[in-house]
Amino acid sequence: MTIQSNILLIDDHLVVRKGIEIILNDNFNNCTVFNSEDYNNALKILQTVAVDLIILDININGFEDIKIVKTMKEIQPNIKILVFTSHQENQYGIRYIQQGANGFLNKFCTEEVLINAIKSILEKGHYYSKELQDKLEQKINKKNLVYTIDNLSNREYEISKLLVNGYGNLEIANLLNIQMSTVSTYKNRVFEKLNINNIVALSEILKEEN
Amino acid sequence: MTIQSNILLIDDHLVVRKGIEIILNDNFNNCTVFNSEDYNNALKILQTVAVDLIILDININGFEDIKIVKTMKEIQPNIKILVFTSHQENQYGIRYIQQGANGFLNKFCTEEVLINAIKSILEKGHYYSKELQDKLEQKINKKNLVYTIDNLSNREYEISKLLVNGYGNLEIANLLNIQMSTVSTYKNRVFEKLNINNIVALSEILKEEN
DNA sequence: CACATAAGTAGTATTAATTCTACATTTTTT
DNA sequence: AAAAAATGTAGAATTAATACTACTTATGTG
Repeated sequence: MTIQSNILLIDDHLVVRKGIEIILNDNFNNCTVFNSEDYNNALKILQTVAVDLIILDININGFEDIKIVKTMKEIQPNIKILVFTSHQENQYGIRYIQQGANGFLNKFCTEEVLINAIKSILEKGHYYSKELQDKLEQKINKKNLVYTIDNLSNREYEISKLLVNGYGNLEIANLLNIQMSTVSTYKNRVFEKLNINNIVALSEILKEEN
Repeated sequence: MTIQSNILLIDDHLVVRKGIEIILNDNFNNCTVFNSEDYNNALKILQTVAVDLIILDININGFEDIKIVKTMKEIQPNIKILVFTSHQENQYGIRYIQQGANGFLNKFCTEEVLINAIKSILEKGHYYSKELQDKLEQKINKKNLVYTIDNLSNREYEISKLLVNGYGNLEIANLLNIQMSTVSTYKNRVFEKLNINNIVALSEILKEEN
């Protein structure tokens, strides 16, 4: 980092902010660090200070607001955003990138990876991990694979609802007068469409979309 | 802290370890900080260094081992353990205290609260938040005859959490090195205790108690 | 319209989950 | 301290769920 940079840390855990800060101070000698434990305060800071990079935790006090990326870019269009979270990226990464984030990094990363990501974003404008790049390519080639219940057929949806209500495959088969293996086929298709692999996840998706 | 203390940090996120370390260094001038990103390494450290206090994250790489507290106390019986986690304490706190932990603190805490907790443990031997104290009292009075997770044994609880995380019986059996039929037995007992009959309901109960 | 893809459905073989019984340890209660 | 209840654990037999393949009937698209 040759020029002076302003970096804004947003994380609800003090210890995480402190940890990132010390890593920044150890590795960059031309940066000023701001920090915020929530989005509101972060937005205020953005309105008064020109920030180069935001290191953003996407789960503040148990809530996630995917639109925060857009909101921030509206205030400062040229700002770079590195999503830094303890979620696995394959579950969330793409969505944030699509919203305008410039990189996605897991908190399990090493110090080296963190500073590389930061350098990459400040210099090249983005940081994509190998996995994320693969996903992005897939996405481009395969049009729109957004995982929502909108992609479920009526029958798939019907069966999904029975599943999250605690019915077993056999019970569902009897209720609907179809074979259990048929139920199983639906279950698999639903899981594939939603990119999940268990019923608890399904129940969460169905609840969300209410 | 008037005398020299050795403090061991256990957390899978580098940034958290760094953050705690800087807070310790800023506030105590007589402590040596060790740290580990997993339990195995932590146990090794415990076998070679006399540690006064452990600051323990209880969810390492997605897994939780409630018995780690006991295991550590077996190696160094006089060691103090502060459980420091991003989980809400009412869900987990009591359980860890019962296993021998000396305090429970949420990562959302302020710097002041953190250092108070540490001081309290080092000086008085324990740190209980108001909520935790209330819970402990309730527990003693045994007004606890409803269907709640408090009635689950440690093992039952452990398995419940794996279940709601989408693991199958067989996977759990392998993870814990027990038979699948044993997992099934637990599952049944948990369902009976909670008066439910499926995993989605279980997931709701576990979440509710946040 | 033709061709590709999605939707609805099963059969069979395999694998996973459950049931039911049982037993040794802990823990709690009386 | 003895008795009772709760915990942690399996084996075997049974039942349920899944994988994989496949076929028919929509539905959508160039």
